[in-house]
Amino acid sequence: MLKRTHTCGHLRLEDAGKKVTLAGWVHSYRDHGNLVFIDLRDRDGLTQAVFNPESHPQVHKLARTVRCEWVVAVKGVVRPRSEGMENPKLPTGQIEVAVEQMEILNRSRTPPFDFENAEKTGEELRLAYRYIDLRRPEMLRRLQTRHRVTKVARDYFDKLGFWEVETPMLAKSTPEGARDFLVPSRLSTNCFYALPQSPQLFKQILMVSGVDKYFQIVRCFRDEDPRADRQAEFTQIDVEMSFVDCNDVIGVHENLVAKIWKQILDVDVKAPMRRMSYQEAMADYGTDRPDLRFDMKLKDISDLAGKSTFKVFTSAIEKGGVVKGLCAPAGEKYTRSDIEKTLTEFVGDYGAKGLAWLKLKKENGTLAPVGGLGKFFSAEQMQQIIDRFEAKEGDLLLFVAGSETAANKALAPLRCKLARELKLHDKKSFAFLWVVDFPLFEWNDDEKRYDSLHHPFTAPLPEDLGKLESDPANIRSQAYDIVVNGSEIGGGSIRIHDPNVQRKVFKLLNISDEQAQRRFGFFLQALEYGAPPHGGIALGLDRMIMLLTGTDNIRDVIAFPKTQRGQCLLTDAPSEVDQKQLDELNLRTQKHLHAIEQKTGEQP
RNA sequence: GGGGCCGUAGCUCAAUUGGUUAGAGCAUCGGACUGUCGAUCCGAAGGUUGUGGGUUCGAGCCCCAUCGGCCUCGCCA
Repeated sequence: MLKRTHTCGHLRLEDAGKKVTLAGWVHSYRDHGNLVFIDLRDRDGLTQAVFNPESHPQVHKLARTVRCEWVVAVKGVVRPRSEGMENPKLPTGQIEVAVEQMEILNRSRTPPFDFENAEKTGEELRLAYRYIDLRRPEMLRRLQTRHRVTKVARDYFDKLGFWEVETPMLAKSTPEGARDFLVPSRLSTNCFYALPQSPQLFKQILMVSGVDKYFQIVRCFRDEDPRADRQAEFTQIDVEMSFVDCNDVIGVHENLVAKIWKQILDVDVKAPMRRMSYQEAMADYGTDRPDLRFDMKLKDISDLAGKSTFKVFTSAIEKGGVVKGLCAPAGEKYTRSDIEKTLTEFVGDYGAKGLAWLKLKKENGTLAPVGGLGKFFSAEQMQQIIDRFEAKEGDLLLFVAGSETAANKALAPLRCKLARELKLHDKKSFAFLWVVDFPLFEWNDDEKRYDSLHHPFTAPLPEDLGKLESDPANIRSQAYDIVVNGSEIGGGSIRIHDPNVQRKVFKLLNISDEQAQRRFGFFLQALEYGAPPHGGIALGLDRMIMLLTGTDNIRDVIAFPKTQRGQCLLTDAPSEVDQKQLDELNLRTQKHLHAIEQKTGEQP
C-alpha cells in the first residue's frame, strides 16, 4: 500500500521537485481524454493530481475509472503549475502532483447528495448520511473548532491548577426543573437511574472533598423538546471552585472566553467585561440576556399612556400593568400592513394581545405622528414620548400594553427581530456581558409559592440574607450569566455552603424536610461535614461553538445530532429492543401490555 | 400539547391557478475531447408526485387523515 507522506492541504511552491504520496477522497475529476485531473481531498485541503497518458499510460487508464468520493492514494512529483494554470482559489493552487503511481483504496457508491448543493440539501438526508455530510470541509472545520476550544479550555484550567474529574452518567433522579432521561436498573428491580441534567451536586460535593478547583467537559441530558439552539444531549464546560466569590469565578471565565475568541477568531475581547444588573437588563431590554450589539432600548411610557385617550393603554394601566415600547430607527419602511399583520402576529406568538404604533414625520420643522396612535395623545404628550425615545424622522415607535412581564416577553424578541431586519448590527461583531444580581426567587402564581430562578443551591447576597424570612421576593442572589449577542452561553453562582441557610431556602421553595431528605439527603449531609465556601459556573460549549463558527443551528456543531423528535437518523435510535432485554429489566412495553390484554380480555 | 412552513427523478427545483405522454440543471451511464479546476460537447437512462382515503369526467395541484423534516409557543430549576 502506498504510504501517505503529506496531507492534501500541505504542499506549496517550495515543495516542487519532491516525490510525495497523498491519500484522500476524490473531490472531483476532469477527464479530457488526454489529461485527467483529480482533485484529491482530505480534511486539510485539496490538491490537484494530474495523470498523463504518454508518460504513465497504465496509471492514466486507471485514473479514468475513478469517481467522486472514491478513496485513492497517489504517488508522484510535485511541480509548479505552468503559467496561467494556477488556481488562486486553492492554497495549494500553485502546484500539482504529476502522478506516477496510483492505488484505489476503496470505491464509493454514488453519493446521495453532492457537496456543491449540500447547503441547500434537506437536512433529513444529510443526517441519514452524516458521515458524508461531515466530510464537507465546512463541517470538518466545525468539528475542528470544537476540538480546539476544548483544548484551549483544558490547557487553561490545567495551568490554573484545576483538575478534570469525571462524575457519573448513571445518577440519581432529582426531578426538579427539566424532565430526566431514565435508565432502568437490572439489579434493583423497579428502580431507575437518571442521566445527569448537570453534575451540579457532584461538583459541589467535590468541593466538600477538597478538590478545590474542578472542571469537566461533560455531557448533560434534558428530556425536553429540542430547538434550533437546543438538543436533549449537550455539552457543558462545568467548573467549581472553593474559597471564592463572584468576582473570582467571573474573572477566571471572562479570561477563558477572551482566550477562546482570540485563539479561534483572532478577536480581541475586552476583559473585564461589562456587567449589568438583572433589573437593568429587564427594564431596558425586557430580557435577562440582552443583545448589546445594538441599542434600541425599551422605554416605559406608562405615565404618559395613562393620560392618553387610548382605552387599551388606560385600562392596562388601571389593572396595574404597563405600557412599554421601543423606537425602530428608520422603521418607516414597515408598511401599515407589515405592522398590523406581520409584526402584530409576531408579538402575538409571545402572548401580546396587540401592537400599537406610530410613525414620525417632520411637519413645519417639528416631528409629528403619522398614523397609528397619534390621535390619542396631545401634542405635548407626544413631544414627551418623542423625547423619551429620542426619536427621529422616519422612525417607527411600537408599544405593547399589559403586565410588565407580558410586555417584556413580547418586546424583547421584537427588538431582536427589528434589529435583524433593519440590519442594526454587524454580523461579525460580538457583545459580551455579565448579567448579575438576579433575584433569588421568582413568585409562582400558579403554585402559590416561590421558585428558584437559578437553582435551589444558589447563595443569596450576604446583605440580603436578612430578608429570607421578611422579604424573599427582594433577595438578590450571587448568580451570574454570561451573555453574547443575546445568547446565554453560561451561568453560575456562589453556592450555599451553610446547611441552615439551605434548609431555609428549601422551606421557602415549599420543599418539605422529608422531600429534601429523599431528594438531596446525601447532599445536605455533605454540607454538614465541613463544606467550604464555593461557587462555579457552566459554559454551554455547543452555543459557544455556534457563535464561533457562525451558525444558528446547533446540529451543525454536534457530530451526530438528533432531530426534533429526538431521533438519530443515522442509527435510527431510539429503537425497539429484544424481549429478552426487557425481561431482564422487568419492563413491559405498551405493545406487550396490549398483547396481554387481548389474551386475557382483562386490563393488565 | 398548540401554531406555521415544507415533502415532485439520486440532489436542487419547475409544472401557465384542476386538463394530452410530469420538465430543467446537476449527479449517474455511454461516447467525444491537448491544461482543466462548478471543464466542455453529443447522447441515454432515470418518477407509485411521502403514505392512505375522498371530491371530480379528470388531481402533483382541492379536501380529510397520517408519516417525516424544519421553525416556533408551551416546556427547558
